[in-house]
Amino acid sequence: MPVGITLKELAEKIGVSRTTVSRVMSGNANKYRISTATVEKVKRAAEQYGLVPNKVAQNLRLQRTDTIGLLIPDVANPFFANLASVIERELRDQGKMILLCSTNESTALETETLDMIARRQIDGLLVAPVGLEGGHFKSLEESPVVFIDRYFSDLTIPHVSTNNEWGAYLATKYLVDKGHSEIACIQGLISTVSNQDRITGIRKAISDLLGDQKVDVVGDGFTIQNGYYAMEKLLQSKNPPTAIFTLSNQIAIGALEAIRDSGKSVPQDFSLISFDEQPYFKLTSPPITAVRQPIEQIAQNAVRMLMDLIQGNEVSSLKIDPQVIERESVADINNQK
Amino acid sequence: MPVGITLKELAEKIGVSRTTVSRVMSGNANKYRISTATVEKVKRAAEQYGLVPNKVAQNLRLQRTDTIGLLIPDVANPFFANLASVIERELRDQGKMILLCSTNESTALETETLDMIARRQIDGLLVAPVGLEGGHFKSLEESPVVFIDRYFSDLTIPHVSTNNEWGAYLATKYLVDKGHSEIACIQGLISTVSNQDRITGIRKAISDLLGDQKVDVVGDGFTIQNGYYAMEKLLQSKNPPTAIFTLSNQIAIGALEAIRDSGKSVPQDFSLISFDEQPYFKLTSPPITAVRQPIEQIAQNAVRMLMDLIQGNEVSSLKIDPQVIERESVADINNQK
DNA sequence: GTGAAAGCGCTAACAA
DNA sequence: TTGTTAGCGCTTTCAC
Repeated sequence: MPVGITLKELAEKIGVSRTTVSRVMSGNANKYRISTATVEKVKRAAEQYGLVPNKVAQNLRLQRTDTIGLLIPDVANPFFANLASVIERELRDQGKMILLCSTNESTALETETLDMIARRQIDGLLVAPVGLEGGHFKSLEESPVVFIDRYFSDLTIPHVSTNNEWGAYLATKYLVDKGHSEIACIQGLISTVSNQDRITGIRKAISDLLGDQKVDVVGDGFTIQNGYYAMEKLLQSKNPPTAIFTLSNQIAIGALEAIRDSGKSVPQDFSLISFDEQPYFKLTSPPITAVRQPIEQIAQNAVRMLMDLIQGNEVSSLKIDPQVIERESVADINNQK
Repeated sequence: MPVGITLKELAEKIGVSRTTVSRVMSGNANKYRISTATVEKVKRAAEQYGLVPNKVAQNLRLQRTDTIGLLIPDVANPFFANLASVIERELRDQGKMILLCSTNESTALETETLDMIARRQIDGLLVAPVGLEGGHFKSLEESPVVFIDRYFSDLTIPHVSTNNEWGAYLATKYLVDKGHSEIACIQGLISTVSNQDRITGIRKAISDLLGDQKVDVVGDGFTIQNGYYAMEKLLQSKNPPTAIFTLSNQIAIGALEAIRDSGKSVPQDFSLISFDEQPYFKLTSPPITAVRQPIEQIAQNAVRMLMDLIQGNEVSSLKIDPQVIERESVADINNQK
């Protein structure tokens, strides 16, 4: 990239010290009572010669990079893409930039990335971690780090996420209220806290509302493929469920596709409810009833908390209640029995 | 973030010079014929004390940051999210990290961001620019910059994008082949090269295939909202079209929603074809016929080209032909006339 | 084989 | 009101 003139060079050109130029450029002219004439001279010259203060040098000197690391499992997943989008906007407002890393749901990659990113002296870290075991974050407990969407309860690092357990409870209750008792769940990545919390919520709801009924939990992955294959298996089972609960928007797509490919339909043959609502759920056939996650709030709070941590303040974790958006993918079978 | 021990400190601890530690840590032990014993000693100490070489200092010294800027209009748009996802993966393979910036389709923000990012001494830039006028990129013509998806033909900066004109031509031809001649187009952001190229393709196809027939082009924005409002207007027009061509996946969602809300349906009342295919197009009601953009190829080529530029090689621009994915949203009205 | 010293471009304590 | 100087942590030339 074009390396402009340096502070020092500019200072020499106009016959002042680099200190002065530095002070003017960093907006501290007033603080040091630089004369208006000098300020003007510097500014004009900076403009004329296209002075672009070197941030790398600043970073080294100030021990601060105004850069935040963002580690997410998969940028292409609409949920994380939306999260990243809001986070980017909020951080920009704070004058911070994002160093983006995708961990591809791999702890190995995550660990490696953590290392690469630490070398870069970022000011803070926002991460949706992989796995159930967060030992590799242990050394970051004293640093400005906020977990988003997922977390590790044995670490003191704060998190902000959807109240996954409650969301899953609500969705399950919704199904039960509509008369369903044979419920299958196509889960996301098993070794993920958000997934586990959702499963817990489902089990709790079933236990509260239907007694010792069992839930069939299948699949392993927040992907379209997993949704498809898991649903295919469900279709072949001897006692097929009347309702399917998919634990992400991607899984829902896959499951719906599998149902359709098998010649069955929703909600006639299967009812479907999904975690993680997306705009196009309105337009599928049928429109899908889903649990909407408070993405905007998660992102805003995460950034706020991170900024607080950077400033040395205490923050506490946050779980935000999601909402069931009712559409047409769940049949009411109360009166058919 | 945790600042580990520095090279210098470690060197003192084990009684060698920082030079030696530096040489070992950067894998140049062989090159400088450091003795095996010393190498071992350094490595062990580095491990023991958790030495994490400070990349900011390296950057300053080496005048290289191993960081690539990625400027896109909207991370939440699935098209750009997918692009970003592949780009991230490819760049990681090259040992580069991404500084992510969203320009929100604003030239002002873009210009500002360009400045912020230049300060940071990035090694190269990948950008999907906004607008029709690229004056603010003029100064980057000699730098490693590659435009993706969009470009400015009066600049020498290379680009890689879908062959938008051809894609639009194909889609229009598809409609005409199915008997449509009253075609309306809901466009994306008007002041965008990709949009313009698509419009050109449509006009060319119409002119080639239907003579001086006119196309109704409405809307302005690659958003769901624009799709909805533009479609609402189309629904109220005196001579409604028989087919709608939406220029992005987001617009398609909005348009489909508007049609549905009006009580009409696709493809009975309107045929629909869209640019920018997405997985869920398979599951909408009806499944949407669309032009699939070669996202993977765009991303891979963009990264390859950028790496070439960084190494000082010449590269040339690339337009990749897209493909029409046929589904069920376009009615064949040839025999109804 | 190893080390001393200079310097990347900036800021800030101290001096004037 | 401005300048001198030291130093952030690293790499590399040159010397031994």
